[in-house]
Amino acid sequence: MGATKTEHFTDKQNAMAGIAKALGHPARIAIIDYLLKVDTCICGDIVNELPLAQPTISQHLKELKNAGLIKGTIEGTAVCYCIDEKTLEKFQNYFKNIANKLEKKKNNCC
Amino acid sequence: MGATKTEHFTDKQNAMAGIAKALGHPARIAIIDYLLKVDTCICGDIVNELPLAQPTISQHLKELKNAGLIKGTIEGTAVCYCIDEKTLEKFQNYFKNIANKLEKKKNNCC
DNA sequence: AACATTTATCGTAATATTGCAATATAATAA
DNA sequence: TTATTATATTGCAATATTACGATAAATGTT
Repeated sequence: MGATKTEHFTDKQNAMAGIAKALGHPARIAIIDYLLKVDTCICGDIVNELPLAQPTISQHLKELKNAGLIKGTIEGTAVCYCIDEKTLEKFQNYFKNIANKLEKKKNNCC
Repeated sequence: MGATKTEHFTDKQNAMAGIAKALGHPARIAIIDYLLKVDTCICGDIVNELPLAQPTISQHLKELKNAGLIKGTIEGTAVCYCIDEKTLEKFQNYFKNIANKLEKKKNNCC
Protein backbone atom coordinates (compact mmCIF):
# COMPACT_ATOMS: atom_id res chain seq x y z
CA MET A 1 0.00 0.00 0.00
CA GLY A 2 2.14 2.94 1.14
CA ALA A 3 -0.07 5.12 3.26
CA THR A 4 0.48 5.29 6.99
CA LYS A 5 -2.33 3.68 8.98
CA THR A 6 -2.78 6.61 11.32
CA GLU A 7 -6.27 5.54 12.39
CA HIS A 8 -4.86 2.58 14.30
CA PHE A 9 -2.79 4.66 16.65
CA THR A 10 -3.64 7.02 19.47
CA ASP A 11 -3.95 10.76 18.97
CA LYS A 12 -0.91 11.28 21.13
CA GLN A 13 1.14 8.82 19.10
CA ASN A 14 0.09 10.44 15.85
CA ALA A 15 0.82 13.88 17.26
CA MET A 16 4.31 12.97 18.45
CA ALA A 17 5.06 11.18 15.20
CA GLY A 18 3.87 14.22 13.29
CA ILE A 19 6.23 16.55 15.10
CA ALA A 20 9.09 14.08 14.75
CA LYS A 21 8.37 13.68 11.07
CA ALA A 22 8.52 17.42 10.56
CA LEU A 23 11.92 17.43 12.23
CA GLY A 24 13.03 14.42 10.22
CA HIS A 25 14.78 16.34 7.49
CA PRO A 26 18.18 18.04 7.80
CA ALA A 27 16.95 21.17 6.02
CA ARG A 28 14.20 21.58 8.57
CA ILE A 29 16.62 21.01 11.44
CA ALA A 30 18.87 23.60 9.79
CA ILE A 31 15.98 26.05 9.64
CA ILE A 32 15.30 25.57 13.35
CA ASP A 33 19.02 26.00 14.05
CA TYR A 34 19.08 29.17 12.00
CA LEU A 35 16.01 30.61 13.67
CA LEU A 36 17.77 30.08 16.98
CA LYS A 37 21.04 31.60 15.85
CA VAL A 38 19.75 34.89 14.57
CA ASP A 39 18.70 37.28 17.29
CA THR A 40 16.02 39.02 15.38
CA CYS A 41 13.23 36.83 14.16
CA ILE A 42 13.85 35.83 10.60
CA CYS A 43 12.25 36.34 7.23
CA GLY A 44 13.22 34.78 3.97
CA ASP A 45 16.98 35.00 3.95
CA ILE A 46 16.96 31.36 5.00
CA VAL A 47 17.12 30.91 1.25
CA ASN A 48 20.59 32.47 1.24
CA GLU A 49 21.64 30.36 4.19
CA LEU A 50 20.65 26.96 2.84
CA PRO A 51 21.67 25.36 -0.45
CA LEU A 52 18.12 24.85 -1.61
CA ALA A 53 15.90 26.72 -4.01
CA GLN A 54 13.30 29.17 -2.77
CA PRO A 55 10.26 26.97 -3.48
CA THR A 56 11.92 24.12 -1.59
CA ILE A 57 12.57 26.28 1.46
CA SER A 58 9.04 27.61 1.30
CA GLN A 59 7.76 24.04 1.29
CA HIS A 60 9.90 23.08 4.29
CA LEU A 61 8.71 26.16 6.16
CA LYS A 62 5.15 25.18 5.43
CA GLU A 63 5.69 21.74 6.89
CA LEU A 64 7.26 23.16 10.03
CA LYS A 65 4.33 25.53 10.32
CA ASN A 66 1.78 22.76 9.81
CA ALA A 67 3.47 20.77 12.54
CA GLY A 68 3.23 23.81 14.80
CA LEU A 69 6.98 24.08 15.21
CA ILE A 70 7.22 27.59 13.84
CA LYS A 71 4.82 30.45 13.37
CA GLY A 72 4.95 33.29 10.89
CA THR A 73 3.50 36.75 10.74
CA ILE A 74 3.35 38.84 7.63
CA GLU A 75 5.53 41.89 7.86
CA GLY A 76 5.37 44.01 4.77
CA THR A 77 6.47 42.02 1.77
CA ALA A 78 8.33 39.53 3.90
CA VAL A 79 7.14 36.94 6.39
CA CYS A 80 8.67 36.77 9.81
CA TYR A 81 9.07 33.23 11.05
CA CYS A 82 10.00 32.10 14.51
CA ILE A 83 9.99 29.01 16.68
CA ASP A 84 6.75 28.08 18.39
CA GLU A 85 7.82 27.10 21.86
CA LYS A 86 4.59 25.40 22.83
CA THR A 87 4.93 22.56 20.36
CA LEU A 88 8.58 22.09 21.11
CA GLU A 89 7.74 21.89 24.80
CA LYS A 90 5.10 19.24 24.19
CA PHE A 91 7.59 17.21 22.23
CA GLN A 92 10.24 17.63 24.87
CA ASN A 93 7.87 16.56 27.62
CA TYR A 94 7.19 13.34 25.81
CA PHE A 95 10.86 12.47 25.94
CA LYS A 96 11.27 13.67 29.49
CA ASN A 97 8.56 11.22 30.41
CA ILE A 98 10.35 8.41 28.61
CA ALA A 99 13.60 9.25 30.38
CA ASN A 100 11.83 9.19 33.75
CA LYS A 101 10.30 5.80 33.10
CA LEU A 102 13.63 4.43 31.94
CA GLU A 103 15.31 5.69 35.08
CA LYS A 104 12.91 3.72 37.24
CA LYS A 105 13.68 0.54 35.38
CA LYS A 106 17.43 0.96 35.54
CA ASN A 107 18.28 -1.17 32.54
CA ASN A 108 16.72 -4.42 33.58
CA CYS A 109 16.98 -5.79 30.07
CA CYS A 110 19.13 -6.64 27.05
CA MET B 1 15.07 14.87 -7.93
CA GLY B 2 13.46 13.61 -4.74
CA ALA B 3 16.50 12.57 -2.71
CA THR B 4 17.46 14.49 0.40
CA LYS B 5 20.61 16.57 -0.06
CA THR B 6 22.28 15.34 3.12
CA GLU B 7 25.75 16.40 1.98
CA HIS B 8 24.84 20.05 2.35
CA PHE B 9 24.09 19.85 6.04
CA THR B 10 26.24 19.32 9.11
CA ASP B 11 26.78 15.91 10.66
CA LYS B 12 24.86 17.01 13.71
CA GLN B 13 21.93 18.20 11.63
CA ASN B 14 21.83 14.97 9.69
CA ALA B 15 22.13 12.95 12.89
CA MET B 16 19.26 14.77 14.63
CA ALA B 17 17.10 14.58 11.51
CA GLY B 18 17.86 10.86 11.28
CA ILE B 19 16.64 10.20 14.80
CA ALA B 20 13.59 12.40 14.29
CA LYS B 21 12.80 10.65 11.04
CA ALA B 22 12.90 7.28 12.75
CA LEU B 23 10.45 8.59 15.32
CA GLY B 24 8.31 10.12 12.58
CA HIS B 25 5.86 7.27 12.27
CA PRO B 26 3.08 6.43 14.74
CA ALA B 27 3.88 2.72 14.63
CA ARG B 28 7.43 3.41 15.72
CA ILE B 29 6.24 5.74 18.47
CA ALA B 30 3.85 2.98 19.51
CA ILE B 31 6.74 0.51 19.61
CA ILE B 32 8.71 2.85 21.87
CA ASP B 33 5.62 3.31 24.04
CA TYR B 34 5.16 -0.43 24.27
CA LEU B 35 8.79 -1.07 25.12
CA LEU B 36 8.35 1.37 27.98
CA LYS B 37 5.10 -0.13 29.22
CA VAL B 38 6.16 -3.72 29.59
CA ASP B 39 8.40 -4.33 32.54
CA THR B 40 10.38 -7.16 31.05
CA CYS B 41 12.25 -6.30 27.93
CA ILE B 42 10.24 -7.30 24.95
CA CYS B 43 10.49 -9.74 22.08
CA GLY B 44 8.17 -10.11 19.14
CA ASP B 45 4.75 -9.90 20.67
CA ILE B 46 4.70 -6.33 19.46
CA VAL B 47 3.08 -7.98 16.48
CA ASN B 48 0.08 -8.87 18.66
CA GLU B 49 -0.02 -5.39 20.09
CA LEU B 50 -0.04 -3.43 16.85
CA PRO B 51 -2.43 -3.73 13.91
CA LEU B 52 0.31 -4.37 11.41
CA ALA B 53 1.63 -7.51 9.78
CA GLN B 54 4.79 -9.15 11.07
CA PRO B 55 7.03 -8.07 8.18
CA THR B 56 5.91 -4.49 8.64
CA ILE B 57 6.73 -4.55 12.35
CA SER B 58 10.08 -6.14 11.61
CA GLN B 59 10.82 -3.35 9.18
CA HIS B 60 9.91 -0.66 11.70
CA LEU B 61 12.07 -2.35 14.32
CA LYS B 62 14.94 -2.37 11.87
CA GLU B 63 14.61 1.36 11.30
CA LEU B 64 14.51 2.08 15.01
CA LYS B 65 17.61 -0.10 15.40
CA ASN B 66 19.42 1.62 12.53
CA ALA B 67 18.70 4.97 14.14
CA GLY B 68 20.14 3.64 17.39
CA LEU B 69 16.89 4.10 19.27
CA ILE B 70 16.54 0.46 20.25
CA LYS B 71 18.91 -2.45 20.55
CA GLY B 72 18.18 -6.13 20.28
CA THR B 73 19.86 -9.23 21.56
CA ILE B 74 19.10 -12.71 20.31
CA GLU B 75 17.54 -14.87 22.99
CA GLY B 76 16.86 -18.33 21.69
CA THR B 77 14.44 -18.13 18.79
CA ALA B 78 13.22 -14.72 19.85
CA VAL B 79 14.92 -11.34 19.81
CA CYS B 80 14.80 -9.15 22.86
CA TYR B 81 14.47 -5.50 21.98
CA CYS B 82 14.80 -2.56 24.29
CA ILE B 83 15.27 1.17 24.21
CA ASP B 84 18.79 2.48 23.74
CA GLU B 85 19.01 5.32 26.22
CA LYS B 86 22.14 6.87 24.78
CA THR B 87 20.57 7.91 21.50
CA LEU B 88 17.44 9.15 23.22
CA GLU B 89 19.59 11.22 25.54
CA LYS B 90 21.47 12.77 22.64
CA PHE B 91 18.19 13.69 21.01
CA GLN B 92 16.82 15.09 24.23
CA ASN B 93 19.92 17.19 24.78
CA TYR B 94 19.46 18.80 21.42
CA PHE B 95 16.04 20.03 22.46
CA LYS B 96 17.15 21.00 25.91
CA ASN B 97 19.71 23.23 24.22
CA ILE B 98 17.05 24.79 22.05
CA ALA B 99 14.84 25.45 25.06
CA ASN B 100 17.74 27.12 26.87
CA LYS B 101 18.49 29.39 23.96
CA LEU B 102 14.83 30.29 23.62
CA GLU B 103 14.62 31.13 27.29
CA LYS B 104 17.40 33.68 26.92
CA LYS B 105 15.61 35.41 24.09
CA LYS B 106 12.26 35.55 25.84
CA ASN B 107 10.07 35.79 22.78
CA ASN B 108 11.53 38.89 21.19
CA CYS B 109 9.80 38.15 17.93
CA CYS B 110 6.58 37.48 16.03
C1' DA C 1 0.05 52.71 -13.07
C1' DA C 2 4.40 50.03 -13.77
C1' DC C 3 7.96 47.80 -11.55
C1' DA C 4 10.59 45.40 -7.98
C1' DT C 5 10.66 42.32 -4.09
C1' DT C 6 9.20 38.54 -1.36
C1' DT C 7 6.76 34.47 -0.59
C1' DA C 8 3.48 30.86 -2.07
C1' DT C 9 1.59 27.55 -5.27
C1' DC C 10 1.42 24.43 -9.30
C1' DG C 11 3.15 20.87 -11.96
C1' DT C 12 6.22 17.33 -12.45
C1' DA C 13 10.29 14.17 -12.19
C1' DA C 14 13.10 11.46 -9.13
C1' DT C 15 13.27 9.01 -5.14
C1' DA C 16 11.71 7.16 -0.58
C1' DT C 17 8.41 5.08 2.48
C1' DT C 18 4.73 2.02 3.86
C1' DG C 19 2.63 -2.31 4.02
C1' DC C 20 2.12 -7.03 3.05
C1' DA C 21 2.30 -11.83 0.90
C1' DA C 22 5.58 -15.10 0.09
C1' DT C 23 9.59 -16.96 1.39
C1' DA C 24 13.96 -17.51 3.80
C1' DT C 25 16.66 -18.09 7.95
C1' DA C 26 17.71 -19.59 12.59
C1' DA C 27 17.00 -21.91 16.86
C1' DT C 28 14.59 -25.12 19.52
C1' DA C 29 11.49 -29.26 20.27
C1' DA C 30 9.77 -33.75 19.26
C1' DT D 1 15.66 -35.43 10.99
C1' DT D 2 11.34 -33.16 10.81
C1' DA D 3 8.42 -29.92 12.83
C1' DT D 4 7.61 -25.73 15.12
C1' DT D 5 8.33 -21.08 16.40
C1' DA D 6 10.24 -16.47 15.84
C1' DT D 7 12.21 -13.15 13.09
C1' DA D 8 14.20 -11.32 8.75
C1' DT D 9 14.35 -10.59 3.82
C1' DT D 10 12.57 -10.13 -0.85
C1' DG D 11 9.63 -8.26 -4.18
C1' DC D 12 6.14 -5.41 -5.34
C1' DA D 13 2.15 -2.09 -5.44
C1' DA D 14 0.39 2.14 -3.50
C1' DT D 15 1.47 6.37 -1.77
C1' DA D 16 4.43 10.14 0.07
C1' DT D 17 8.38 13.12 -0.01
C1' DT D 18 11.90 16.00 -2.02
C1' DA D 19 13.38 19.33 -5.14
C1' DC D 20 12.86 22.75 -8.55
C1' DG D 21 11.33 25.61 -12.70
C1' DA D 22 7.62 28.36 -13.88
C1' DT D 23 4.31 31.21 -12.39
C1' DA D 24 1.09 33.49 -9.31
C1' DA D 25 -0.10 36.56 -5.47
C1' DA D 26 0.76 40.28 -2.41
C1' DT D 27 2.94 44.32 -0.89
C1' DG D 28 5.92 48.24 -1.38
C1' DT D 29 8.34 51.71 -4.41
C1' DT D 30 8.84 54.99 -8.01
